Amino acid sequence: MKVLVIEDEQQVSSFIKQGLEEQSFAVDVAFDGNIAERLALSRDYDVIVLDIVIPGINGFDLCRILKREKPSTPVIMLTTLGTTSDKLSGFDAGADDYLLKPFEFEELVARLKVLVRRRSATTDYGKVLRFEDLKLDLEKKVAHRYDKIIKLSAKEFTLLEFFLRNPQRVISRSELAEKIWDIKFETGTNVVEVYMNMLRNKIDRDFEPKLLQTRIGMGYVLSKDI
Amino acid sequence: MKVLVIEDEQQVSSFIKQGLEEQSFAVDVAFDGNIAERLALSRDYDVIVLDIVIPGINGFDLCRILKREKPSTPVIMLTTLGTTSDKLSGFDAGADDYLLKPFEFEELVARLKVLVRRRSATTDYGKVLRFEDLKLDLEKKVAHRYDKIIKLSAKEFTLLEFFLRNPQRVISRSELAEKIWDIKFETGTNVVEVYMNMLRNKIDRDFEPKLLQTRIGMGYVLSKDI
DNA sequence: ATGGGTTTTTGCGAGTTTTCAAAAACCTTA
DNA sequence: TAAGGTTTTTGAAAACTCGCAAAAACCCAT
Repeated sequence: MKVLVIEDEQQVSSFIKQGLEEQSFAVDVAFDGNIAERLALSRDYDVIVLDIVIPGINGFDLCRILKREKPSTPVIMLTTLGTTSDKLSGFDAGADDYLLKPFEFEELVARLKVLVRRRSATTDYGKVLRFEDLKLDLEKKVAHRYDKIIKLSAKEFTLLEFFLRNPQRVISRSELAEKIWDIKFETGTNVVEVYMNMLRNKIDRDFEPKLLQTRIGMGYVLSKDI
Repeated sequence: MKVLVIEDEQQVSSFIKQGLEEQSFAVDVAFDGNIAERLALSRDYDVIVLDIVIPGINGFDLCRILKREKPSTPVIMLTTLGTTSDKLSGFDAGADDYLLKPFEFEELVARLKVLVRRRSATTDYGKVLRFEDLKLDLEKKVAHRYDKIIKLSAKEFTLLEFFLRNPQRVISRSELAEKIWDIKFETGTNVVEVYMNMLRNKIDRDFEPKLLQTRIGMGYVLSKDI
């Protein structure tokens, strides 16, 4: 869960950052409006926490910009001003929620979660297969490992999907040849080996633990170790 | 815009009802939990205002029920209790916002509007589908990108609409052929490619980022990158 | 019927993916 | 540790997929 905190008061921002990280949010902090704008537009945050009073640009204006460029990223406004009219202009600028300083940290977290929950309810994640930290998104047709996006070719995808649907089971070359390549009888081919190699390069090469194991004389398994 | 107000204090409920009606909301009021439940489940409200302390059933429990039955109808909680932990249990029960009594009427209206706006941004309430800076006006039958108006032919329109209703999902040629052209079995045609090409010329050619991606061997996706 | 726009077909070049085949690396057992 | 069998890696050829332009067919309003 990625959060961008836009706040110039060191004390407040580090308080928030630390607290959110303990809740295992990934937090970026921006101290002024221009940096914030660049960050917000170049990356995809799940939610943005925005103080109204920041250097560089007015918080309301920044909010408007963010909402124009990324309407689906929720913004929660933060401020010391507290009259209703201030809240209203925050909402007018497109903010999704509003929090008055000083606030209780738990309330911030609760409101963040509501905003994120709301969004992910609509995005409605398609089917995803998992094994350890490896994920395969069947709709987007991409794999993830440690949040790194891994593109796969069609055959690689089919092969990996098969393994993810048969975790911990040793699968023989001939079964793979049959199920993935539709090779019904023994030809002299080594496609399976070649593709296992390509898959490993994408999925295991740069990561630990290795997930695709060889069982000599038997086949391959999707498994952590031995 | 239909609002259900669940509140047993006559004074408060009629204050809200009158105020909201002046803002041209259509307001129903329920004085106890059971009536509220029946009303809420039998009609479609745009937003529900729910007092925690009501006769008949606990407000938190009612909130949970409402959220289970109609998860997309936003609920805003109202209460005199004001500690953070109360707010948290409200959010846990699935509330989308929280307001402490006594509140300023303008703030209630502002928060209601935000909740409704948020929903209509996600539900295909209005007649506009969006993805990034691409918009498709279902009534005027035109697309926009960076405020440039793009005219589409009927087939192009249908095709783009399908993508906008399935963002981030890789869609195979055969699915497109079936859903858009009603081609049920494999003919040797390449209409899909040709139309993707035409769509791209209108929608992606002169803009960044490109939104229509090819996944060789799999299909096409409406997506920013990768 | 004519003409403008839309939809579909045709066909080929460009770029990727997939396969093949041979060499290198690796295991296992004697 | 040497030999034989397995597995991995590599590079290049073959097969395939996709993009694109242009032409043909179609549709509809005039």
